[in-house]
Amino acid sequence: MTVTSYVRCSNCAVSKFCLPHTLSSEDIGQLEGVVQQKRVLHAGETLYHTGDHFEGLFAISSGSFKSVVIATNGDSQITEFSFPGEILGFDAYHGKTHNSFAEALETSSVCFLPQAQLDLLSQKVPALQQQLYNLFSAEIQSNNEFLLMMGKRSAEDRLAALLINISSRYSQRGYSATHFRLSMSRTDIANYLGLTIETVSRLIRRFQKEGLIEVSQRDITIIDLVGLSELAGTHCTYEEHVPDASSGTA
Amino acid sequence: MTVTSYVRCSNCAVSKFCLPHTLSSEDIGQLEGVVQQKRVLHAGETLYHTGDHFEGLFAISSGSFKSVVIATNGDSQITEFSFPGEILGFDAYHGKTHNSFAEALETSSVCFLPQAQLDLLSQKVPALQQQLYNLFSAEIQSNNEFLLMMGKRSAEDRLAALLINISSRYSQRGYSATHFRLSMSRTDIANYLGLTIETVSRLIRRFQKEGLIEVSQRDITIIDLVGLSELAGTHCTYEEHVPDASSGTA
DNA sequence: CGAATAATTGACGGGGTTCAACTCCTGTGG
DNA sequence: CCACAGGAGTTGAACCCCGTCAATTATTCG
Repeated sequence: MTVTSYVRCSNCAVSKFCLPHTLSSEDIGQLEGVVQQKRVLHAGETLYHTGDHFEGLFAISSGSFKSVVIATNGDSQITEFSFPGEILGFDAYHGKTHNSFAEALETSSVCFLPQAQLDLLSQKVPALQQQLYNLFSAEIQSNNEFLLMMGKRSAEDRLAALLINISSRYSQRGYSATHFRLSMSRTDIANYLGLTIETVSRLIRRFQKEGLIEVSQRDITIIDLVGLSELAGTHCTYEEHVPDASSGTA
Repeated sequence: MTVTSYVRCSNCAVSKFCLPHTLSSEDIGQLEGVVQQKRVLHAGETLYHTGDHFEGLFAISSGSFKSVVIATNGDSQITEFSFPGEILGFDAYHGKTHNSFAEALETSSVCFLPQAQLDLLSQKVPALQQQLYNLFSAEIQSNNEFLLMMGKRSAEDRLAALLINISSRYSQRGYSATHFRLSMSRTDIANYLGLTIETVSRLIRRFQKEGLIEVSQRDITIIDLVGLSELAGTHCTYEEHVPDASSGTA
């Protein structure tokens, strides 16, 4: 676990998805005084465990994570996959104890935002308080949309929606929307979507047969972005232009 | 729609579930200056619609609500049922537009908390800022637990968990934990749990046959609280003592 | 290379949906 | 008071998506 003491939000590639997004450069300067360290985790290492005392939030600067809640009977549910610029730990602000754990899916690095100092600073800087409210709120909103998926959509729809969601998040961060490497296992995908590995495996196969995607292990190439989006039923937000619908399937 | 201009949080029966909970009486005094009006809605009336501009939060002072998100293909998902003391509108803080709608399930009243004034006050009063963070966070946490249910538990478990959840919330508010009247229809319950009406109806019947509950229309009497809790798999939080397990089913 | 884990594929069964008919409430108007 | 309409809820029968169980293949790692 490597520690670097200096953090410069102003230089960070993903600051526009992160806390600094709506802040002035002056405010960012103050925030940089609060962000204490950058930590590197390797695949499988956990950022915090269930039951850990809540000390502050983590901002992902590279890599990806899964957040997992565990039921009293032992079974677990991945509640979200997180990418650079996104914040981990919001669910623990209340209660002061983490009720989920966060695990790195690949080599990843995070910035640590101590709660006490963050609270103090957000008391002084309205824009920061606002941005914290915004991020909290966005988390609730995306959670609601996910609930809709889990409650109403078929296995096929859910997998399509996940692929489109990941694609769009990579795209927003400047990577290809149509070719990427999944950082999570089939098991993780199945757990997240409330399905079994077998079902996920069969669906991936079917998507290939139908010419929607090309798959080699965890490498995904989306062939028919429009077709997949229609299955997903979500209007994804891509940075660049949305491909025209002329080649869309029925 | 009736409007009363004076709101006294200090006298409110549900303040301990609401924003004032952790505030000093002095801070509550300031909060009362922000809470502008009390509105009464009848069953079926909506507090806000999808797409409405976000103006502020609503605190439920009596009655109950459902929050509903709508997919682009038209189908909808109830994301939560809300009771007195709970806050509505958190999901819209980000984006400034409601992406869900809230509908009264029975005659209900709400207090309105204008965002602009709430932001200003929370900037001055640390305890209020903290409490807002807490409520945001609690919302995310309960959302995560609900996701676990939707992803991993059977129809039977989900219905049991809902009944236990409602029972415990009534109990916390000083009502009977074992006898209450559901304010939501079977259709609402089914939608919330990601099931069909028929399944819910059959399960209710089965619970009756098994001696877990007694049902007459929307009147519920829980006969075997322990047995139902075991099905639900959740450790519910009751105000008073938890009934001893000696009469529990296997 | 061999063990262990991850992923695929097939056969089968069941929990829950779908479709359909029926009953029960509730309100309304003659 | 009753008739009637209409929504809400119940019940039954058939189907099917997806989970379960099991065997096989691929991949990673010591």
